[in-house]
Amino acid sequence: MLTIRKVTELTGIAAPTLRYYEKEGLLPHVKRNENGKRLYDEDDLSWIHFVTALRATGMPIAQIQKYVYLYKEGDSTISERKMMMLHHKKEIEKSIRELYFNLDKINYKLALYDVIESQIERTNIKI
Amino acid sequence: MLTIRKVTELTGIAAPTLRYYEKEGLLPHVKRNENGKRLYDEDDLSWIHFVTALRATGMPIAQIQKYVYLYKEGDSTISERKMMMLHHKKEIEKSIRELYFNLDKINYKLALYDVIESQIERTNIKI
DNA sequence: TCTTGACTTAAAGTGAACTTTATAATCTAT
DNA sequence: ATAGATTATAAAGTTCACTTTAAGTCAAGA
Repeated sequence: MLTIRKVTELTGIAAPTLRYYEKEGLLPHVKRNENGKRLYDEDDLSWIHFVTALRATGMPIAQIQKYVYLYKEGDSTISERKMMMLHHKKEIEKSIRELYFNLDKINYKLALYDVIESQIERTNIKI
Repeated sequence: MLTIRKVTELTGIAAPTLRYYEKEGLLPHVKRNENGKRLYDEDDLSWIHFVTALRATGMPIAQIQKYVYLYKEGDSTISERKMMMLHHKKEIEKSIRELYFNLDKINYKLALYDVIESQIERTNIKI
C-alpha cells in the first residue's frame, strides 16, 4: 500500500490533483488508514493510469466521472461503458486526423520559408 | 472587402472571437471603413485560417501573438519565425505520437470488453 | 422620422481543470 | 518530547480562451 507521496513519485501527478480526482469521483475505492490518510494499491494505480490516459486524450472530467459511476453500478453497465470507450476511440482518431490536417498547413508554411531561403541564396541577398 | 458577418459565415468563427483575436494582435492589418467598421480582405482571411490552424494544433494565443509580432518586424525575423514553425511542427508530431500511445490503452480496454462479451456468449450468461 | 439591425468598445462573466492557501492533525527522526 | 515533514480538508485563487453584457454609433427601410 502506497502513500500519496509515493504515488506522486510513481505517476508524476501532483498530490492535490490526486485528491481532486478522487473528490470528483474519478478514482473508486481509494482506501484510508485508521487516521484517514490515503493508501493506494495496485488497482488504484491502474485507475490513475487509465484516468490519465483518458485525460491526455481530451476526455472531460465529467465524462470520466460518468464512466466510473457506471463502473460502480456493476456488470449491467458493461455495454454502456464499452460504447463510451468506442465513442472516445473515434474522438481520438478524429483528433489525430485533424492534427495531421493542420500539420500539413504548418508544413506548407515551412516550405514557403525554404523557398525564401533558396531565393536569398541564389541572389546573394543578406538578411 | 468582407464585413465581419461575412467572415463569420465563411470561417465559422464567432464575431467576438475575431475581434478578440485582433485585439490580442493575432490578425495584423485588418482595415476599417470610414465609420470604424472592420473590412476583411483575402490576406486577412489567410491569416484567420492560419491562426485557426495554429490554435487547432494547440499553440497558445501568446505564442501566435509573438509570431505575428515578428512578422510585423519584417524580413529580419524570418529565420526566427521559421524556427518557431519547426518547433511547433515537432510539438504537433509529439501530440500525435501521444494520442496514438494513449489510443493503444483505450484499444486494450476495448479488447477486454470483447473478452467479457465472448465469455458471456460461451457460457450463455445474460446481463 | 423612427426604428431595426449590424456594428463598435470596454468590461465583466464563464467553464474547465487544476493549484494554492489556510488551518489542523499526525507521523518521523533526533 | 519536540521539531519538522507529511497529510488532511474546505475554500479561494489561477489560467486560458473565449463569451456575454452594457452602452453607444450608424445606415437603411417602413
